[in-house]
Amino acid sequence: MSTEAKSCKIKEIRAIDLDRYESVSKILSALSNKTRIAIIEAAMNYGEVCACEMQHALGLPQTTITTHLRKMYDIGLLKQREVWKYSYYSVNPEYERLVSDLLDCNANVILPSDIPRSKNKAKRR
Amino acid sequence: MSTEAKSCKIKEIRAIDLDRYESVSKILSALSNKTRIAIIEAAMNYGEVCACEMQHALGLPQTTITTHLRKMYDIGLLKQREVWKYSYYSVNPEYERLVSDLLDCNANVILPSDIPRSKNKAKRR
DNA sequence: GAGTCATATCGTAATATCTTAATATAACGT
DNA sequence: ACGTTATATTAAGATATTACGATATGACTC
Repeated sequence: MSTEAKSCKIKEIRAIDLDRYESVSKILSALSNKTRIAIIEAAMNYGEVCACEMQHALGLPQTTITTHLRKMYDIGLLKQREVWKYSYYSVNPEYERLVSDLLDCNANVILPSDIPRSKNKAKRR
Repeated sequence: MSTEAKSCKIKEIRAIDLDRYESVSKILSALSNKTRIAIIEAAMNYGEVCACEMQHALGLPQTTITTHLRKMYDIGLLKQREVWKYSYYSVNPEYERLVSDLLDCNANVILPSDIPRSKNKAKRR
């Protein structure tokens, strides 16, 4: 009937190199875990956190906490300061802004998890 | 020798409820994948993207693209507009700001992947 | 009605991540 | 020297995610 909307703008979008997103995806992976978000928020709020503190605050075994801290340290999200037998971790300055932006939107985020979102074109057989 | 730095501020950090971070972690999970970041960036740049366009731009099979689109749609990150046989996806307005903030930091992010970061206190046996 | 196109769902194999016990280490107090 | 404390590493099972072939649908064209 109409001449418009009969085709998508196929190939108008030029080839995208996925490797461009390697680093962001790594950072976001590190941040896509409840426990790690909790740790990183505490690190932001308190300036730095000690591994043993997070153990108490989160009620998780020591190895679990250390593993998460290590993961964030490995990709450079956290930096480490060792004093006596304690290990203090803080958010690496270069990521402070990103992290704080992310945490800010925590309150705003409302997941439409209850809203049924299945308008299947292809019905199951 | 010194009286300072002999203890961490144990238990000063009060108990943290991990469920608080359920929604953010879901959003971040949806964003922690190269392909999905590529799709969402294209959706931001072009206003909306058609599934078949992303297929061409990314050079990935149709099912792969659809699966990723569906995932982002399911958690509410993308909204869908169906015209004829085409399916256009765009970033849900409520997430536009967050997404654009995240994409902004893509350029800035430099992963210290090459820097050796193993200062193991506990050496392997 | 057969063929095509864009899209969606299912099933599954490969891969990655999470959690945690077992274990190790370094530094301290006794 | 032994016990304790804080932390780190390794290993392994459980669980989740990813990529994608096979397949189905709906709407068009011929």
